[in-house]
Amino acid sequence: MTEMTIGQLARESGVRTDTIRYYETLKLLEPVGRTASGYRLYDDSSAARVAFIKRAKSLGFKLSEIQSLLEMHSSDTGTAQDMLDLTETKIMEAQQDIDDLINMKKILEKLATECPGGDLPLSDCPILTYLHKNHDTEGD
Amino acid sequence: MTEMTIGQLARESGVRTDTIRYYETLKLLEPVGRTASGYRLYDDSSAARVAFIKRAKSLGFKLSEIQSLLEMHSSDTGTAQDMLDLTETKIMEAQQDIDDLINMKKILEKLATECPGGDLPLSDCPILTYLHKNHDTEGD
DNA sequence: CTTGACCTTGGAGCATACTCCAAGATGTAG
DNA sequence: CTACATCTTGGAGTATGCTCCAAGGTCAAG
Repeated sequence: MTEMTIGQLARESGVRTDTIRYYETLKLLEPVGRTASGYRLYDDSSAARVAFIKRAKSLGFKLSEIQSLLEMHSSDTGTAQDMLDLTETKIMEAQQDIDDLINMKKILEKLATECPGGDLPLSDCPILTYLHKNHDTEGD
Repeated sequence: MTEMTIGQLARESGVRTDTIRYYETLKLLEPVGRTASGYRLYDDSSAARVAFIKRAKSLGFKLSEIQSLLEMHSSDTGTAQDMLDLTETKIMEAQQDIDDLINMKKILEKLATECPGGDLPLSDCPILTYLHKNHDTEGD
């Protein structure tokens, strides 16, 4: 059973039919054909393609980037170096995001340890105080 | 000079006038008044409010959450415990995001070390191979 | 032939946080 | 008076990735 309709592909791939059609509008995935009545037809390569997209997404690639990956791959343009460059850019972006989040989390944790909690009024919570502080008013 | 127009507040706060009007639609910030001709008027408390929003945003709070914070603060509903709970939720969310990113980055790094780079064809890059792998086809 | 599951298209809606635009009123400097 | 900057409103557009809907055609079972 190589040929399948969009619903079957969706079930097999763990995505929705809407998502598959959406990917089609982004040129990520084309049906391998159509039935006489116009139903889209897919095959195992389509399922592999959806799996590719899901995996790339889990690595943090955007759909637009995945489109480039797929194009690079199918048209055989680009070298291993190109792929390596893309990957290293992703790594750096991830690191930046991680750093930002860690920073954010540190501040939140510090504030949390300073907050007494309980039934005390909000004014006893340093978090709101922190948010109200004038610490980026220039020339201070 | 306590009173200012939207443009002055924007310059002072480092945001755009559009952003200030947008915050107004979200009930994050109201002008303290209007001129006879309808111009919005703000004062130092407005600037403090924008600063509050910017700081909360930098801690990862969404605008909708900031709206709750501001409401809680102004109506004096809620306790220090409420704020602490919100903060701890944020901390956990941040940690989850960090974990996800670290995971992602690890895989990318592993793939990057295995990619030879250079002028070699894409087929020599394990990254695309990884993306094409069948490792989540069921029953394997 | 009817029912129900599945398919088609095109377009709208959601969540997030803006950003830009048009048309027109207002304010200020010379 | 003439520029020019700034203000007003309402609505559309951007980016991201879907998700849902309506109206209608198709297909298999009984």
